[in-house]
Amino acid sequence: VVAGAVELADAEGLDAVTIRALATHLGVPPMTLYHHVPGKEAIRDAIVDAVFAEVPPPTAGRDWREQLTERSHAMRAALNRHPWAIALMETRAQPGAASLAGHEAVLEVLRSAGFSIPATAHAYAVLDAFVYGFSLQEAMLKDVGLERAPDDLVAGMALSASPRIAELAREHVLTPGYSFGDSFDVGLRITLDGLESLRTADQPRRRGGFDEGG
Amino acid sequence: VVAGAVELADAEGLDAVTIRALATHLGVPPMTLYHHVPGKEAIRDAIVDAVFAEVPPPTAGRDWREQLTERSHAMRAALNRHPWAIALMETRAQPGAASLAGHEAVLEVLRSAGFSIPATAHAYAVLDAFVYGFSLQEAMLKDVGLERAPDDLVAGMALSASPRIAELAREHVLTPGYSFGDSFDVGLRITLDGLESLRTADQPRRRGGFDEGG
DNA sequence: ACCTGAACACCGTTCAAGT
DNA sequence: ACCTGAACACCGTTCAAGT
Repeated sequence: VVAGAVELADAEGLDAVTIRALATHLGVPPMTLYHHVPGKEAIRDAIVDAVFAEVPPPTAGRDWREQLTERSHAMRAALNRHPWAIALMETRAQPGAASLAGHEAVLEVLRSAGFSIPATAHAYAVLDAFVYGFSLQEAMLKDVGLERAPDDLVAGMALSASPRIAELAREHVLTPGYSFGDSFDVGLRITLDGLESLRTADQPRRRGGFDEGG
Repeated sequence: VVAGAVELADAEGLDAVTIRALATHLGVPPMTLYHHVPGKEAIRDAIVDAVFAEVPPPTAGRDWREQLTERSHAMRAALNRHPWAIALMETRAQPGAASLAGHEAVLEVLRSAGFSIPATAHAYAVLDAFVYGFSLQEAMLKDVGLERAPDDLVAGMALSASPRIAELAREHVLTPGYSFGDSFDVGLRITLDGLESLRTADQPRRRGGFDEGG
C-alpha cells in the first residue's frame, strides 16, 4: 500500500496520490484502503518515512567524517528519487520510525566521535540543513529544466535587468562540463570542516585522552 | 488578491487556500477571482514570490559577509512567517520576479567581493541550501511543538530504543535556555567561513589588484 | 463585452446497506 | 463481523446564461 503510494508519487507527482487513484493503481475498490490505513494523512506520513527508510544506517567502525559523508550522499540520493518528500516533511507533525532511527544513528556517530551534547545539537542541525536545502534546490531545478532547452529558458526570463544571472548562465551554467550537483561536494566539505571545528573547540583540553567520567 | 491568499495560508495552512475560501475571505463571489488570476497554480506562484519580495535588497557598500548575514537572517525570518512557502518552492517551475531580483542581488554581492564565477555558483548554492534547509527544519519543529508539552512529546515517542535522542532531549533540548534557532548563527558562521575559503582559494595571485582584462 | 451562477468531473470520508 | 457501494460535502474549472 505504502509502496504503491510512493510509486504513484514518483510517477505522477504528489497531487496524483489520491485515495481513488491509489486504489486503482493497486487494483482494489477505493474504500478497501481504509481497512489498511486510517486516512490520507497517514499515507502521507508513511511515504515520507519510507523515504527515510531508504537511507542505510552508518557503517560502523569508520571515521565520523566518512560516515556522515556517506549518509549525506545517501540522503540526498533518496530525496532526489522522491523530490515530493521534501515538501511533505514540512507538514509532518510526528517523525516516523525510520526517521527516528536515522536521527539516533547520526547522534551516535557524533557523540562517539567526541562531540559534546551542545556541539552535537549544532552539528546535526547544520548538516541536515545543508543536505535538505541542497536537495530542495535540486528538486526546484528539476522542475525548471525539463520542459525547454537551456537557451530558451534563459531567453524566457527577463534577464535584461539581471546581468549577473545572465553572466552566470552564459559563462558557467550553460557550459558543457557544468553540473549543479558538483556544489554538493563543495558544500559538504565546508560543512564537515565546520563540524570539525565545533568538535575540537568544545574539548580543547582532552589531548591526553584520559576519561573524565560523567 | 495575492495578499489575501498569503493571509489565508498563514492563518489556516496552505490546504485552506482554495479558490472558494479565498473568495469568501475577500468577500467576492468565487468565480470573480478568475478575472484577476488565470488559476490556482498562478496564485501559488504569486504567493511564493510574495515571500521572496519580503526580503529586502542588500545594503550597498558593506562587507560581503555582513550583507549575506543580513540577507540570510531576513530570508529565514520570511520563511518562518510563511512556512508553507518552503513546501511550495519545490513545485514551482519558474522563479518569480522577486526571486530573480534576489538572485541577482546576491550574485552581485559575491562577484563584487571578488568571487570567481565558479566560486560564486558554489557559494550561492551552499548558502541557500543552508538557509532553506534550516528554515525547513524550523517549520518541522513548529508542527511538532504546538500540540503537547515537551515532556509529553518525548514520552510519546518510543525512545527506549533511542538512547541518544533521549539523552539529547533530557540534557539539552528540554533545558531552560535551549533554543533550536541558536544553531542558525553557528551554521551561518560555518557556511560563511567556507565561502571565504572559496573566495580566496580561487584568486591567490591577484594581490597586486591589476586588471587582467577579459 | 463583461460578470458570474449552475454544472461538471473530481476529491476525502461517512455510513448504511449488503454479505 | 467484515467489506464496500452510494452519498455527502467539498474542490478547480468550464461554460453558458444573464446583464
